Amino acid sequence: MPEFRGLEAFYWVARLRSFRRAAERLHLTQSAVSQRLAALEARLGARLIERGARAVVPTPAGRRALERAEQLLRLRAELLGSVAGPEALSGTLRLGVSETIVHTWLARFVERAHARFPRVEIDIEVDVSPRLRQGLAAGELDLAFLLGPLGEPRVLERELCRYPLAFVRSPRLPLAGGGDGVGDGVGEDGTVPLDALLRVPVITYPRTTAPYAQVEQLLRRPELPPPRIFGNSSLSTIVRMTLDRIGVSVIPPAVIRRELAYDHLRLVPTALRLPDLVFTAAHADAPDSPTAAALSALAVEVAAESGAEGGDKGF
Amino acid sequence: MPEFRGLEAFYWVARLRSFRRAAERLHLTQSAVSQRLAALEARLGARLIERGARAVVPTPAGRRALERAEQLLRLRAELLGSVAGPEALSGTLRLGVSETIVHTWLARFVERAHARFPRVEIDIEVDVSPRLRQGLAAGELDLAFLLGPLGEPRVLERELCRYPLAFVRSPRLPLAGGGDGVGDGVGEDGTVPLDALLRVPVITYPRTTAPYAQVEQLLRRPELPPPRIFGNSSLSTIVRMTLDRIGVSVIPPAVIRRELAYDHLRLVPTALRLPDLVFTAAHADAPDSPTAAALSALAVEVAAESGAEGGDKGF
DNA sequence: AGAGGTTACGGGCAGCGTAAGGATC
DNA sequence: GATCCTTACGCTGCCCGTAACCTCT
Repeated sequence: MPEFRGLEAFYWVARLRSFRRAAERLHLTQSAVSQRLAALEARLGARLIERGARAVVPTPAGRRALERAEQLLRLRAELLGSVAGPEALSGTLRLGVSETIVHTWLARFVERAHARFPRVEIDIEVDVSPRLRQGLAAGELDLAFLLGPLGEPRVLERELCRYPLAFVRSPRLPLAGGGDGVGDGVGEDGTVPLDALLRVPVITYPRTTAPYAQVEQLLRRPELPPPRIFGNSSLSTIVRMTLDRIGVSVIPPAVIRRELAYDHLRLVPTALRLPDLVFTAAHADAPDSPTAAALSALAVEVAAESGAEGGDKGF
Repeated sequence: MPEFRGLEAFYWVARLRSFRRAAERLHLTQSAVSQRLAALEARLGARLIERGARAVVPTPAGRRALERAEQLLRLRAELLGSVAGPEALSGTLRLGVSETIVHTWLARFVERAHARFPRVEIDIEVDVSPRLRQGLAAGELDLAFLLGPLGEPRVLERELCRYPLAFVRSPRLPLAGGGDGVGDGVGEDGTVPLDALLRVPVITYPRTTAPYAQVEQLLRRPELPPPRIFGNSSLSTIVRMTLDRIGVSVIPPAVIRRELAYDHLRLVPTALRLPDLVFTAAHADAPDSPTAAALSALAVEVAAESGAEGGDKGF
């Protein structure tokens, strides 16, 4: 009688259409996956996966089996969820995190996760959201906290937190406005006008991301000189550059609470508005892996708590 | 993550309310079942079975888990059935057989079973139907061919064959009738009357079985002397005793085709009618064990083939 | 040549059976 | 004392990883 091992291998090979990726997903070597599947096929006396050049695809029998296999894995996860304590979740979870989250509540999340699920190891990979999205799709990540929403099929998403974006500058960076000599570029209404912001570089998230596009759209006006936007994939570097007065940055105030408190950085008052950054926890809607679902739920909790203190500061 | 091993152990312990019986069902030692369940509980971090004195019963968590476990086992069996070849069925099946079947088509069945399911071993236990029924209920037998129908819940039954019962005698056993000296006790209408049959012992199935009761009910008349009925649990012995002219026997002609052909035994023409013996294949409606279901279906085939030659001989 | 799957081989450990150890009637 | 489950222990065999091999582009 077949055991779950073989079914898991079969399911992921069939779904990812690759032994190699299935092996990564299962934290195994390619060889082990091959052996598991071979053993399953031997037991069933039927070939389930057609291995051709450029084609790893289920046979007709494999397609029939795939439905059942998915149900089986899902049912096992349900059983685990319905009767098991948090101790039951074990293994390694590959978590992809947007750097913004690193600077806000990731540490608290890791701490809480370890406390509640002591048998789960977390491998953290920090990257920009588009790459996290790819990793998720390729099955190289089990869970990701990234800029959402993705709106993809086969992916379960939960909203984590919303961060307003703000213009930030060093107190020692002068913003020469069109008006008098207040020295801060502040106009009559107490806000910094657009043309003052266009005189300095704007530092923000890298070119591949949504915020970059939004910033560009906001600042580029036909009648005004084009903005100079520095995209940077490292949030720490953006902060460093802002402290060094390279320019004004567009980031969520939540990530620089300390610098704001010590007045190393200040929010630039402006009428310009950018959409909030919405972060979501996303994981593949996999029939197994209750771990990803559980940690996703935990992340929602942690983000809500942290959001209360860090979310709507400023303005 | 739990494997099927543990779920199987849990399911059968919960259902049979006994580690010992679950072990028998799974062809394991009691110790192994205990270990499997302990491992499962450890993985889940929850106790599933309450081991009390005189009470092996699922905990609340166990009850929740039991539904899923049953679904899982059933689904696995379905998967096996939907994609696997006959080679896939393997293991040992404990088959209980009524002796009547032994004398008709059991040999053919075993042969066919071995040919179609080469990896299935069959342990045959011959006994009377009531005891087979017990064995089935206790989980000591996986499949039984017995006098049906049982009409029990949790048991799947298929009709196999119907055998008419007949009175049988040795040609050398005189049946003195009430009439003249034909010497065979045959009356004017060519049948042997009841009172002639009551002068000799009647040999048939043992006291605990349905046919015995039916024979007794048929022969016992207030106005006539009570019948002498010899119940015997060995069909071979019944035949032997009939050949030895101990009396007339009531058995299906199908089991003595050879003796009838050689005129070692003859059917007694009589107006008395007994209900047919209906044999069924019965197996527990277990969520696992597709083997029992497959062999049950095979038995229906074999019985149908054999029934054509042996079923409606006589009269 | 290199990417991807299979096969060969050795080692670690899961899980089995035997047997001894409670617990409860 | 008998029955039933648990625990201890040694051993077998499964299954994984390493590495060599095969095949196709």
